[in-house]
Amino acid sequence: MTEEKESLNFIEQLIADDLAAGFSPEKLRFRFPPEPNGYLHIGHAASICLNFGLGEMHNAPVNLRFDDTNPSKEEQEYVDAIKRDIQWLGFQWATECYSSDYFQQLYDWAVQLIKEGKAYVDQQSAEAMAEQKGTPTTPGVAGPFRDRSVEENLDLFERMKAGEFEQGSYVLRAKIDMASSNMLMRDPILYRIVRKAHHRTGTEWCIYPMYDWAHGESDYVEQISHSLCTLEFKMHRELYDWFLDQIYDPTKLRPKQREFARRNLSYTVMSKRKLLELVQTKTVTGWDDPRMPTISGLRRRGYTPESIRKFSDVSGISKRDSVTDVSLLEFCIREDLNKTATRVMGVLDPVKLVITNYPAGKTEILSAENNPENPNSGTHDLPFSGELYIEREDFKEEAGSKFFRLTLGNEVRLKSAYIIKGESVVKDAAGNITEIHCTADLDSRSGSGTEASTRKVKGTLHWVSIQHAIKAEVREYDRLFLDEAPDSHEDRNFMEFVNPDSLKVIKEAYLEPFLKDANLDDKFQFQRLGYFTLDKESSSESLVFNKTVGLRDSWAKQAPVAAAPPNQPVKQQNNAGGQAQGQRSAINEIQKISKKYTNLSGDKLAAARADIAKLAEEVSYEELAPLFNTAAKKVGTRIGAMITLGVLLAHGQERNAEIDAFIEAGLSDGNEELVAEAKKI
RNA sequence: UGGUCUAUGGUGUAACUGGCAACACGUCUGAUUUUGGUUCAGAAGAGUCCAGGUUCGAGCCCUGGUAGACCAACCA
Repeated sequence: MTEEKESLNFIEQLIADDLAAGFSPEKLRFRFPPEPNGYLHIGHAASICLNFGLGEMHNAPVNLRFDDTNPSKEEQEYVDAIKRDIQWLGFQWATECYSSDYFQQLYDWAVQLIKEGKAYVDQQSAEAMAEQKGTPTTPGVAGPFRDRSVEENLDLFERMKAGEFEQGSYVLRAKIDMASSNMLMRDPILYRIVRKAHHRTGTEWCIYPMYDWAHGESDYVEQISHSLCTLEFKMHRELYDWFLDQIYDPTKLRPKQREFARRNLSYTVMSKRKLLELVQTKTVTGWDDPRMPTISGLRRRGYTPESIRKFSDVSGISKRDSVTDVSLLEFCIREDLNKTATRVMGVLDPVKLVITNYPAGKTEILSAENNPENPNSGTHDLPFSGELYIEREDFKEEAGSKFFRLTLGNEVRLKSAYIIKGESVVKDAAGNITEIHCTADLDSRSGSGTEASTRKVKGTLHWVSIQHAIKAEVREYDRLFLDEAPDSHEDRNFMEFVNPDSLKVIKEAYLEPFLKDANLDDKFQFQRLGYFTLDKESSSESLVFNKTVGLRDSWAKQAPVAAAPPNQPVKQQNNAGGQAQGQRSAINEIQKISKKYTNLSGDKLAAARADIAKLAEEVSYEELAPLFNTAAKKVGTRIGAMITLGVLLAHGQERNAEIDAFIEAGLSDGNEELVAEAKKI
């Protein structure tokens, strides 16, 4: 077999290049560095899988380092949750580290910087310092304390550490370059005073290092070879390197920072701040609410570690901002659960079904397959009787030929049981169906081996026996937000897009008795409905199931009227008419539409032409003229230019040699559309 | 008005030194099916942001644009 070449992502490629250039493989070392100020989410999973995946790939250690340099936001609860989530995902870190372990070393290095005249104590207000910092387009200026003597700086810094000053009164700054084009290099702060107990060091320290000062140096202490972070830290790399330069010992390994794009998921938000807001406003019940994109939320919802790792794997790593559609995540969990979940039956919206020719009071125990995907999974007992519940949605008195379910006069199979035929209905005064009466083909029992048992009928329904069914609460979840990218709107707060119907609780669902003994981590497929798992609030007296995800449903797509979910999210219109992208110039929009012009026909062609003509109103001759030179093979663009030209001429644009030449060329072109447009002029 | 980065089907990623634009999801057919699930077979969908240039040949190299993201917390 030829070896399948797995393409490497750009980080893996970078490491391969380093190795090829002579970097010793045993020096490879990675780290995952969360701040313990919130729960891990699916975006962190990408980083976890990247770092630990690299570790597995190269047999290199991966540290878990808590970036705990800001006691005002961090808590032990989060440390514990983070550890639990990483382990649950199936990864094991080499060493559990804390930035706070390095506070003394960081302090000593800071003193060294002061002695070398590379750091100074500043006592201005934050506003004053911001003022001096300038803006991205204007350079900053030096503050009044920038040239304090080394002795004075040393004294002040020591007193900061000793707790002589109030929070916010003094900071230690690096002396770099107030005119740098990189704002971060304009004398960044190294230390500030925070009067709050730290979850590990208590009140031992009252000065705390800033991220930039702590992070690279911590990587250096741990001898991390490749320090991977998200794109927003790109600008910090220059500072990261500058700090390393100050303390670097050439006999040691020098860490490298590289950046990759954050992973966004559609219909949710992914920043700890926003997730925290959802928790604090009680929009959700907690960090592990099954609607949350947190690892703990997904776990409670029924996602498996395998599915999340698969998702990270299949999503890939790159450097461009993107929003991955949830359908990919859903694919990953369905793929996993299809192979492993035990098949059972449960009725969420029951209607009573009576089998009139089944002996009254009779009960039999049938056998149900645990998982058709796995022949070794065995069977379980399934009680049957003459009075059942079926899904209300599975019956219609009369329906078209595309409806495969129960109707009056039609046959369907009850899964793992008999073939039945609808005979009549009983209704209440309001006309609602209260009972469906039918007859069974008593020879057709599944697995009985009779000829009738293998008869083919069009539909199969799930059901439960009323006298044997157990009751349970079932929670169904819809997406938390109605907008694809709720936090991408400059003028609107993401909370405005919260889906008011994201949770649907069914207080009394009827399940087959087999489910009575379900355990917390068991995964089930309620046949024809979806995948379900026990919620942590469940008890043996009152069972609670969470719906993880529905089955793919091609019927719901065909019959949107009958089966549409309550919240059909409206996908944003893809700037069809060029209106959505207000920023894009008309001529650019015309080019975009024109490009595909030759692929269109009929109505679409006419619509495209109309769009171009409309946009052309806003185009000047100066903008259009360059397009006359468009390569001959790019017919679409030439047609678009021709249409635009027609509009311009109609508005009084005078003809000239350039225009005549373009029309001339158009008339003699091989493309009929182009010729037609040229003729119109 | 600055700096840095990014741009490939609807979505997410590939394409090694310039050589037939590939994979997965999604969508649509058809077959199989005691789950309208699964599985299997197939289809549609890209002129690689735009315009030039170099080259026998450009998604990739060069020039000039455009759009988006990030950067002025005593957050990370």
